[in-house]
Amino acid sequence: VPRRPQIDRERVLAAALEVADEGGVAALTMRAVAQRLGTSPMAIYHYVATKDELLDGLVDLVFAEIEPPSPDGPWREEISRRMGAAREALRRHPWAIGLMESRTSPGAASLSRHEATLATLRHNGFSVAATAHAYALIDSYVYGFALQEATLPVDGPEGFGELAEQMMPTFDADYPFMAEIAREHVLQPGYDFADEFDIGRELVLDALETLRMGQTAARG
Amino acid sequence: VPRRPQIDRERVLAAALEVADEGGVAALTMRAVAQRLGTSPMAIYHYVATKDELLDGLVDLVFAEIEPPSPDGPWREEISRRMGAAREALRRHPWAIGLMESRTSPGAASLSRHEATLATLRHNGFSVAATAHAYALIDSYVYGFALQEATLPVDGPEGFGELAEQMMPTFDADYPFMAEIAREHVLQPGYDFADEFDIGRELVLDALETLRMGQTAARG
DNA sequence: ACCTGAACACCGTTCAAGT
DNA sequence: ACCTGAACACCGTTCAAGT
Repeated sequence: VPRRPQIDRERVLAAALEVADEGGVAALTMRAVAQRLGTSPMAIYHYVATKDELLDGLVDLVFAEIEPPSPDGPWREEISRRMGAAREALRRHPWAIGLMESRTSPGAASLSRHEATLATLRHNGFSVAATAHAYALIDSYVYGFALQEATLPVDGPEGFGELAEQMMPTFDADYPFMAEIAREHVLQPGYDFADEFDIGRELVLDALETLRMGQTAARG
Repeated sequence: VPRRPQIDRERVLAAALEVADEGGVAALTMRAVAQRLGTSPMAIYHYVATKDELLDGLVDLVFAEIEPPSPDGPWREEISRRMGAAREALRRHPWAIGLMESRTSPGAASLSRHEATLATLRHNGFSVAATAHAYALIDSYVYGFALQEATLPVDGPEGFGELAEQMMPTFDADYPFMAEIAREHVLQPGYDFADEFDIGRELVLDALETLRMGQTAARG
Protein backbone atom coordinates (compact mmCIF):
# COMPACT_ATOMS: atom_id res chain seq x y z
CA VAL A 1 0.00 0.00 0.00
CA PRO A 2 1.63 3.31 -1.07
CA ARG A 3 1.93 5.78 1.76
CA ARG A 4 0.53 9.29 1.60
CA PRO A 5 3.51 11.58 1.29
CA GLN A 6 4.15 13.60 4.45
CA ILE A 7 5.83 16.34 2.51
CA ASP A 8 5.96 17.65 -1.03
CA ARG A 9 8.29 19.77 -3.10
CA GLU A 10 6.51 22.97 -2.16
CA ARG A 11 6.91 22.30 1.57
CA VAL A 12 10.56 21.45 1.09
CA LEU A 13 11.18 24.78 -0.66
CA ALA A 14 9.16 26.69 1.92
CA ALA A 15 11.16 25.14 4.75
CA ALA A 16 14.41 25.92 2.96
CA LEU A 17 13.32 29.54 2.53
CA GLU A 18 12.69 29.83 6.25
CA VAL A 19 16.06 28.33 7.10
CA ALA A 20 17.83 30.73 4.73
CA ASP A 21 15.90 33.75 6.00
CA GLU A 22 16.83 32.93 9.58
CA GLY A 23 20.44 31.92 9.24
CA GLY A 24 21.61 32.92 5.79
CA VAL A 25 22.96 30.67 3.13
CA ALA A 26 25.53 29.17 5.50
CA ALA A 27 22.77 27.73 7.68
CA LEU A 28 20.99 26.24 4.69
CA THR A 29 21.96 22.57 4.83
CA MET A 30 19.94 19.59 3.68
CA ARG A 31 20.00 18.38 7.25
CA ALA A 32 18.61 21.66 8.58
CA VAL A 33 15.77 21.63 6.05
CA ALA A 34 14.98 18.03 6.97
CA GLN A 35 14.97 18.83 10.65
CA ARG A 36 12.53 21.69 10.11
CA LEU A 37 10.22 19.29 8.29
CA GLY A 38 10.63 16.63 10.96
CA THR A 39 12.07 14.07 8.58
CA SER A 40 15.40 12.52 7.79
CA PRO A 41 17.82 14.31 5.46
CA MET A 42 17.37 11.71 2.74
CA ALA A 43 13.60 12.16 2.59
CA ILE A 44 14.17 15.49 0.88
CA TYR A 45 15.88 13.81 -2.03
CA HIS A 46 12.54 12.48 -3.20
CA TYR A 47 11.51 16.03 -4.08
CA VAL A 48 14.74 17.66 -5.19
CA ALA A 49 17.48 15.75 -6.95
CA THR A 50 20.36 17.72 -5.46
CA LYS A 51 21.00 20.71 -3.24
CA ASP A 52 21.74 22.71 -6.36
CA GLU A 53 18.24 22.05 -7.65
CA LEU A 54 16.88 23.16 -4.29
CA LEU A 55 18.82 26.43 -4.60
CA ASP A 56 17.43 26.98 -8.10
CA GLY A 57 13.94 26.48 -6.73
CA LEU A 58 14.62 28.86 -3.86
CA VAL A 59 15.75 31.67 -6.11
CA ASP A 60 12.66 31.22 -8.24
CA LEU A 61 10.53 31.31 -5.08
CA VAL A 62 11.96 34.74 -4.34
CA PHE A 63 11.19 35.91 -7.89
CA ALA A 64 7.66 34.60 -7.43
CA GLU A 65 7.19 37.19 -4.67
CA ILE A 66 7.71 40.02 -7.16
CA GLU A 67 4.39 41.21 -8.47
CA PRO A 68 4.65 41.52 -12.26
CA PRO A 69 3.65 44.77 -14.00
CA SER A 70 0.37 45.03 -15.91
CA PRO A 71 1.25 45.22 -19.62
CA ASP A 72 -1.54 47.70 -20.35
CA GLY A 73 -1.09 50.09 -17.46
CA PRO A 74 0.87 53.35 -17.71
CA TRP A 75 4.43 52.15 -18.18
CA ARG A 76 6.15 54.51 -15.79
CA GLU A 77 3.98 53.56 -12.83
CA GLU A 78 4.05 49.88 -13.72
CA ILE A 79 7.80 49.68 -14.12
CA SER A 80 8.34 51.79 -11.02
CA ARG A 81 6.19 49.43 -8.97
CA ARG A 82 7.91 46.35 -10.37
CA MET A 83 11.29 47.82 -9.49
CA GLY A 84 10.11 48.50 -5.95
CA ALA A 85 8.65 45.02 -5.58
CA ALA A 86 11.85 43.38 -6.83
CA ARG A 87 13.98 45.41 -4.49
CA GLU A 88 11.74 44.57 -1.52
CA ALA A 89 11.82 40.85 -2.30
CA LEU A 90 15.61 40.95 -2.38
CA ARG A 91 15.65 42.91 0.84
CA ARG A 92 13.56 40.22 2.52
CA HIS A 93 15.84 37.51 1.16
CA PRO A 94 19.30 39.06 0.72
CA TRP A 95 21.01 35.66 0.52
CA ALA A 96 19.22 35.20 -2.83
CA ILE A 97 21.42 37.89 -4.40
CA GLY A 98 24.53 35.88 -3.67
CA LEU A 99 22.91 32.76 -5.11
CA MET A 100 21.85 34.44 -8.34
CA GLU A 101 25.40 34.78 -9.59
CA SER A 102 25.93 31.05 -9.86
CA ARG A 103 22.53 29.95 -11.22
CA THR A 104 22.34 30.42 -14.96
CA SER A 105 19.01 28.78 -15.73
CA PRO A 106 16.04 30.94 -14.74
CA GLY A 107 12.91 29.31 -13.29
CA ALA A 108 9.30 29.69 -14.34
CA ALA A 109 8.54 32.61 -12.03
CA SER A 110 11.60 34.49 -13.25
CA LEU A 111 10.69 33.93 -16.89
CA SER A 112 7.04 34.92 -16.54
CA ARG A 113 7.93 38.15 -14.72
CA HIS A 114 10.54 38.84 -17.37
CA GLU A 115 7.88 38.35 -20.02
CA ALA A 116 5.42 40.65 -18.28
CA THR A 117 7.99 43.43 -18.10
CA LEU A 118 8.85 43.09 -21.77
CA ALA A 119 5.14 43.19 -22.61
CA THR A 120 4.69 46.37 -20.58
CA LEU A 121 7.48 48.09 -22.46
CA ARG A 122 6.44 46.85 -25.91
CA HIS A 123 2.82 47.90 -25.30
CA ASN A 124 3.95 51.39 -24.42
CA GLY A 125 5.90 52.56 -27.40
CA PHE A 126 9.29 51.04 -26.70
CA SER A 127 10.90 49.60 -29.82
CA VAL A 128 12.39 46.12 -29.68
CA ALA A 129 15.89 47.56 -29.30
CA ALA A 130 14.79 50.15 -26.74
CA THR A 131 13.08 47.38 -24.78
CA ALA A 132 16.29 45.37 -24.64
CA HIS A 133 18.26 48.40 -23.46
CA ALA A 134 15.58 49.34 -20.96
CA TYR A 135 15.39 45.87 -19.50
CA ALA A 136 19.13 45.67 -18.94
CA LEU A 137 19.10 49.06 -17.23
CA ILE A 138 16.11 48.27 -15.00
CA ASP A 139 17.52 45.03 -13.72
CA SER A 140 21.02 46.39 -13.36
CA TYR A 141 19.74 49.16 -11.13
CA VAL A 142 17.48 46.95 -9.02
CA TYR A 143 19.94 44.11 -8.50
CA GLY A 144 22.84 46.46 -7.90
CA PHE A 145 20.92 48.52 -5.38
CA ALA A 146 19.79 45.38 -3.59
CA LEU A 147 23.38 44.16 -3.48
CA GLN A 148 24.57 47.43 -1.98
CA GLU A 149 21.78 47.33 0.55
CA ALA A 150 22.71 43.78 1.52
CA THR A 151 26.32 44.77 2.11
CA LEU A 152 25.46 47.67 4.41
CA PRO A 153 26.88 46.87 7.83
CA VAL A 154 23.64 47.87 9.51
CA ASP A 155 19.97 47.64 8.70
CA GLY A 156 17.73 50.67 9.02
CA PRO A 157 18.42 54.30 9.80
CA GLU A 158 19.16 54.11 13.55
CA GLY A 159 22.27 51.95 13.73
CA PHE A 160 23.70 53.80 10.78
CA GLY A 161 24.54 56.88 12.76
CA GLU A 162 26.12 54.95 15.62
CA LEU A 163 28.36 52.99 13.32
CA ALA A 164 29.42 56.01 11.34
CA GLU A 165 30.29 57.89 14.51
CA GLN A 166 32.48 55.01 15.66
CA MET A 167 34.33 55.11 12.37
CA MET A 168 34.71 58.87 12.16
CA PRO A 169 38.22 59.04 13.66
CA THR A 170 39.56 56.64 11.02
CA PHE A 171 37.60 58.35 8.31
CA ASP A 172 38.72 61.85 9.12
CA ALA A 173 42.37 60.98 8.76
CA ASP A 174 42.43 58.68 5.75
CA TYR A 175 39.19 59.33 3.90
CA PRO A 176 38.25 63.02 4.08
CA PHE A 177 35.50 62.79 1.45
CA MET A 178 33.91 59.79 3.09
CA ALA A 179 34.09 61.69 6.37
CA GLU A 180 32.46 64.71 4.77
CA ILE A 181 29.60 62.70 3.31
CA ALA A 182 29.13 60.89 6.59
CA ARG A 183 29.01 64.10 8.59
CA GLU A 184 26.91 66.19 6.26
CA HIS A 185 24.64 63.57 4.77
CA VAL A 186 24.56 60.10 6.32
CA LEU A 187 24.68 61.31 9.92
CA GLN A 188 21.99 63.93 9.41
CA PRO A 189 18.81 63.14 11.35
CA GLY A 190 16.34 61.12 9.34
CA TYR A 191 18.85 59.79 6.86
CA ASP A 192 18.08 56.33 5.52
CA PHE A 193 20.04 54.73 2.72
CA ALA A 194 16.78 53.14 1.58
CA ASP A 195 15.64 56.63 0.44
CA GLU A 196 18.37 56.60 -2.17
CA PHE A 197 16.41 53.94 -3.97
CA ASP A 198 13.62 56.33 -4.97
CA ILE A 199 16.03 58.99 -6.17
CA GLY A 200 17.92 56.61 -8.40
CA ARG A 201 14.71 54.98 -9.56
CA GLU A 202 13.32 58.30 -10.84
CA LEU A 203 16.54 58.94 -12.74
CA VAL A 204 16.37 55.46 -14.26
CA LEU A 205 12.74 56.03 -15.25
CA ASP A 206 13.76 59.32 -16.88
CA ALA A 207 16.43 57.41 -18.79
CA LEU A 208 13.81 54.90 -19.92
CA GLU A 209 11.72 57.76 -21.26
CA THR A 210 14.75 58.85 -23.28
CA LEU A 211 15.05 55.33 -24.69
CA ARG A 212 11.34 55.26 -25.46
CA MET A 213 11.55 58.47 -27.44
CA GLY A 214 14.37 56.95 -29.47
CA GLN A 215 16.67 59.84 -28.66
CA THR A 216 19.52 57.47 -28.01
CA ALA A 217 21.70 55.72 -30.52
CA ALA A 218 20.16 52.25 -30.69
CA ARG A 219 21.58 49.23 -32.41
CA GLY A 220 19.79 47.35 -35.24
CA VAL B 1 66.48 29.24 14.63
CA PRO B 2 63.31 30.77 13.09
CA ARG B 3 62.60 29.49 9.59
CA ARG B 4 62.15 31.75 6.59
CA PRO B 5 58.47 31.60 5.75
CA GLN B 6 57.79 29.71 2.52
CA ILE B 7 54.61 31.64 1.94
CA ASP B 8 53.01 34.90 3.02
CA ARG B 9 49.55 36.38 3.14
CA GLU B 10 49.84 37.85 -0.34
CA ARG B 11 50.73 34.47 -1.86
CA VAL B 12 47.88 32.79 -0.02
CA LEU B 13 45.40 35.30 -1.43
CA ALA B 14 46.89 35.04 -4.92
CA ALA B 15 46.60 31.25 -4.84
CA ALA B 16 43.01 31.49 -3.61
CA LEU B 17 42.19 33.91 -6.43
CA GLU B 18 43.52 31.42 -8.97
CA VAL B 19 41.54 28.57 -7.46
CA ALA B 20 38.34 30.63 -7.52
CA ASP B 21 38.92 31.85 -11.08
CA GLU B 22 39.40 28.29 -12.29
CA GLY B 23 36.67 26.46 -10.41
CA GLY B 24 34.37 29.03 -8.89
CA VAL B 25 33.61 29.51 -5.27
CA ALA B 26 32.67 25.85 -4.83
CA ALA B 27 36.23 24.79 -5.65
CA LEU B 28 37.69 27.29 -3.21
CA THR B 29 38.58 25.16 -0.19
CA MET B 30 41.37 25.67 2.29
CA ARG B 31 42.74 22.33 1.17
CA ALA B 32 42.77 23.36 -2.49
CA VAL B 33 44.58 26.61 -1.72
CA ALA B 34 47.13 24.71 0.36
CA GLN B 35 47.69 22.18 -2.39
CA ARG B 36 48.32 24.97 -4.91
CA LEU B 37 50.93 26.40 -2.58
CA GLY B 38 52.46 23.00 -1.94
CA THR B 39 51.83 23.09 1.79
CA SER B 40 49.50 21.52 4.29
CA PRO B 41 46.03 22.99 4.85
CA MET B 42 46.91 24.19 8.30
CA ALA B 43 49.91 26.21 7.11
CA ILE B 44 47.46 28.73 5.65
CA TYR B 45 46.05 29.49 9.06
CA HIS B 46 49.21 31.35 9.92
CA TYR B 47 48.26 34.04 7.41
CA VAL B 48 44.47 34.12 7.59
CA ALA B 49 42.58 33.42 10.78
CA THR B 50 39.57 31.80 9.11
CA LYS B 51 38.22 31.06 5.67
CA ASP B 52 35.92 34.02 6.09
CA GLU B 53 38.89 36.34 6.48
CA LEU B 54 40.38 34.82 3.34
CA LEU B 55 37.16 35.59 1.46
CA ASP B 56 37.22 39.19 2.71
CA GLY B 57 40.77 39.49 1.44
CA LEU B 58 39.82 37.97 -1.91
CA VAL B 59 37.01 40.44 -2.50
CA ASP B 60 39.33 43.30 -1.69
CA LEU B 61 41.89 41.86 -4.11
CA VAL B 62 39.28 42.13 -6.85
CA PHE B 63 38.53 45.73 -5.88
CA ALA B 64 42.26 46.43 -6.01
CA GLU B 65 42.16 45.62 -9.74
CA ILE B 66 39.79 48.53 -10.37
CA GLU B 67 41.76 51.60 -11.36
CA PRO B 68 40.47 54.55 -9.36
CA PRO B 69 39.39 57.76 -11.13
CA SER B 70 41.61 60.85 -11.03
CA PRO B 71 39.86 63.42 -8.84
CA ASP B 72 40.92 66.31 -11.03
CA GLY B 73 40.14 64.90 -14.44
CA PRO B 74 36.92 65.64 -16.33
CA TRP B 75 34.31 63.86 -14.24
CA ARG B 76 32.36 62.24 -17.04
CA GLU B 77 35.37 60.50 -18.53
CA GLU B 78 36.81 59.58 -15.15
CA ILE B 79 33.58 58.09 -13.82
CA SER B 80 32.93 56.34 -17.12
CA ARG B 81 36.34 54.71 -17.00
CA ARG B 82 35.93 53.69 -13.38
CA MET B 83 32.58 52.08 -14.19
CA GLY B 84 34.16 50.15 -17.05
CA ALA B 85 37.09 49.05 -14.93
CA ALA B 86 34.81 47.83 -12.15
CA ARG B 87 32.65 45.91 -14.57
CA GLU B 88 35.68 44.28 -16.16
CA ALA B 89 37.12 43.24 -12.81
CA LEU B 90 33.82 41.60 -11.89
CA ARG B 91 33.68 39.94 -15.27
CA ARG B 92 37.11 38.43 -14.68
CA HIS B 93 36.06 37.27 -11.22
CA PRO B 94 32.29 36.69 -11.31
CA TRP B 95 32.34 34.61 -8.13
CA ALA B 96 33.24 37.83 -6.28
CA ILE B 97 29.75 39.21 -6.90
CA GLY B 98 28.20 36.33 -5.00
CA LEU B 99 30.64 36.84 -2.16
CA MET B 100 29.98 40.55 -1.84
CA GLU B 101 26.47 40.05 -0.51
CA SER B 102 27.67 38.41 2.68
CA ARG B 103 30.74 40.53 3.49
CA THR B 104 29.77 43.73 5.24
CA SER B 105 33.19 45.17 6.10
CA PRO B 106 34.98 46.67 3.13
CA GLY B 107 38.74 46.29 2.78
CA ALA B 108 41.39 48.93 2.21
CA ALA B 109 41.27 48.73 -1.61
CA SER B 110 37.51 49.10 -1.59
CA LEU B 111 37.65 52.10 0.73
CA SER B 112 40.39 53.92 -1.16
CA ARG B 113 38.60 53.50 -4.49
CA HIS B 114 35.39 54.66 -2.83
CA GLU B 115 37.23 57.74 -1.59
CA ALA B 116 38.73 58.51 -5.01
CA THR B 117 35.30 58.39 -6.63
CA LEU B 118 33.81 60.69 -4.02
CA ALA B 119 36.72 63.07 -4.54
CA THR B 120 36.16 63.09 -8.29
CA LEU B 121 32.52 64.02 -7.85
CA ARG B 122 33.13 66.64 -5.16
CA HIS B 123 35.88 68.27 -7.23
CA ASN B 124 33.54 68.58 -10.17
CA GLY B 125 30.59 70.52 -8.87
CA PHE B 126 28.57 67.75 -7.23
CA SER B 127 27.09 68.84 -3.91
CA VAL B 128 27.43 66.53 -0.92
CA ALA B 129 23.89 65.26 -1.39
CA ALA B 130 24.27 64.89 -5.15
CA THR B 131 27.49 62.96 -4.56
CA ALA B 132 25.70 60.51 -2.28
CA HIS B 133 22.93 59.99 -4.82
CA ALA B 134 25.41 59.69 -7.67
CA TYR B 135 27.50 57.14 -5.85
CA ALA B 136 24.55 54.90 -5.10
CA LEU B 137 23.45 55.06 -8.73
CA ILE B 138 26.91 54.36 -10.16
CA ASP B 139 27.52 51.31 -8.01
CA SER B 140 23.98 50.00 -8.43
CA TYR B 141 24.36 50.06 -12.18
CA VAL B 142 27.82 48.52 -12.25
CA TYR B 143 27.15 45.75 -9.73
CA GLY B 144 23.74 44.96 -11.20
CA PHE B 145 25.08 44.78 -14.72
CA ALA B 146 27.92 42.54 -13.59
CA LEU B 147 25.45 40.29 -11.81
CA GLN B 148 23.30 40.00 -14.92
CA GLU B 149 26.35 39.26 -17.00
CA ALA B 150 27.43 36.55 -14.59
CA THR B 151 24.03 34.86 -14.80
CA LEU B 152 24.02 34.72 -18.59
CA PRO B 153 24.02 31.07 -19.60
CA VAL B 154 26.75 31.67 -22.15
CA ASP B 155 29.79 33.88 -22.43
CA GLY B 156 30.39 35.98 -25.53
CA PRO B 157 28.33 36.62 -28.64
CA GLU B 158 28.72 33.28 -30.47
CA GLY B 159 27.15 30.76 -28.11
CA PHE B 160 24.33 33.21 -27.50
CA GLY B 161 22.69 32.62 -30.83
CA GLU B 162 22.91 28.85 -30.59
CA LEU B 163 21.31 28.78 -27.19
CA ALA B 164 18.54 31.15 -28.15
CA GLU B 165 17.73 29.06 -31.21
CA GLN B 166 17.45 25.94 -29.08
CA MET B 167 15.02 27.71 -26.80
CA MET B 168 12.90 29.31 -29.51
CA PRO B 169 10.20 26.61 -29.63
CA THR B 170 9.50 27.00 -25.92
CA PHE B 171 9.73 30.75 -26.15
CA ASP B 172 7.36 31.13 -29.07
CA ALA B 173 4.56 29.34 -27.27
CA ASP B 174 4.83 30.66 -23.73
CA TYR B 175 6.84 33.87 -23.96
CA PRO B 176 6.01 35.75 -27.15
CA PHE B 177 7.79 38.95 -26.15
CA MET B 178 10.93 37.12 -25.17
CA ALA B 179 10.74 35.32 -28.49
CA GLU B 180 10.36 38.61 -30.32
CA ILE B 181 13.33 40.20 -28.63
CA ALA B 182 15.38 37.08 -29.24
CA ARG B 183 14.52 36.95 -32.91
CA GLU B 184 14.77 40.63 -33.72
CA HIS B 185 17.54 41.70 -31.39
CA VAL B 186 19.59 39.04 -29.62
CA LEU B 187 19.82 36.71 -32.60
CA GLN B 188 20.80 39.47 -35.03
CA PRO B 189 24.35 39.09 -36.31
CA GLY B 190 26.90 40.90 -34.19
CA TYR B 191 24.75 41.10 -31.08
CA ASP B 192 26.63 41.00 -27.82
CA PHE B 193 25.00 41.58 -24.45
CA ALA B 194 28.22 43.27 -23.38
CA ASP B 195 27.33 46.18 -25.70
CA GLU B 196 24.36 46.94 -23.49
CA PHE B 197 26.81 48.10 -20.87
CA ASP B 198 27.84 51.18 -22.85
CA ILE B 199 24.27 52.17 -23.61
CA GLY B 200 23.20 51.99 -19.98
CA ARG B 201 26.39 53.66 -18.85
CA GLU B 202 25.75 56.73 -21.04
CA LEU B 203 22.23 57.00 -19.62
CA VAL B 204 23.59 56.76 -16.09
CA LEU B 205 26.18 59.44 -16.87
CA ASP B 206 23.39 61.66 -18.23
CA ALA B 207 21.52 61.09 -14.97
CA LEU B 208 24.63 62.09 -13.04
CA GLU B 209 24.77 65.33 -15.01
CA THR B 210 21.19 65.97 -13.91
CA LEU B 211 22.19 65.41 -10.29
CA ARG B 212 25.20 67.68 -10.73
CA MET B 213 23.05 70.50 -12.01
CA GLY B 214 20.83 70.13 -8.96
CA GLN B 215 17.74 69.71 -11.09
CA THR B 216 16.53 66.86 -8.93
CA ALA B 217 14.84 67.08 -5.57
CA ALA B 218 17.72 66.42 -3.18
CA ARG B 219 17.50 65.88 0.55
CA GLY B 220 19.30 68.05 3.09
C1' DA C 1 58.03 31.49 14.32
C1' DC C 2 56.51 28.37 11.18
C1' DC C 3 54.77 24.01 9.73
C1' DT C 4 52.80 19.16 10.15
C1' DG C 5 49.38 15.29 10.87
C1' DA C 6 45.85 13.27 13.34
C1' DA C 7 41.41 14.08 14.81
C1' DC C 8 36.48 16.17 15.35
C1' DA C 9 32.20 17.73 14.04
C1' DC C 10 30.20 18.80 10.21
C1' DC C 11 28.48 18.45 5.04
C1' DG C 12 26.16 16.41 0.43
C1' DT C 13 25.15 12.20 -1.30
C1' DT C 14 25.17 6.76 -2.21
C1' DC C 15 23.43 2.64 -1.03
C1' DA C 16 20.88 -1.11 0.87
C1' DA C 17 17.04 -1.84 3.39
C1' DG C 18 12.46 -1.27 5.25
C1' DT C 19 6.97 -0.45 4.63
C1' DA D 1 6.04 5.08 -3.70
C1' DC D 2 7.98 6.88 0.18
C1' DC D 3 11.09 6.94 3.99
C1' DT D 4 15.10 5.43 7.04
C1' DG D 5 19.95 4.77 8.79
C1' DA D 6 24.49 3.59 8.07
C1' DA D 7 28.29 4.81 5.49
C1' DC D 8 31.68 7.54 2.31
C1' DA D 9 34.32 11.20 0.79
C1' DC D 10 34.59 15.57 1.67
C1' DC D 11 34.96 20.22 4.51
C1' DG D 12 36.67 23.98 8.17
C1' DT D 13 39.03 24.00 12.19
C1' DT D 14 41.29 22.37 16.96
C1' DC D 15 44.94 20.47 19.05
C1' DA D 16 49.32 18.54 20.25
C1' DA D 17 53.54 18.02 18.37
C1' DG D 18 57.66 18.90 15.71
C1' DT D 19 61.79 22.24 14.01
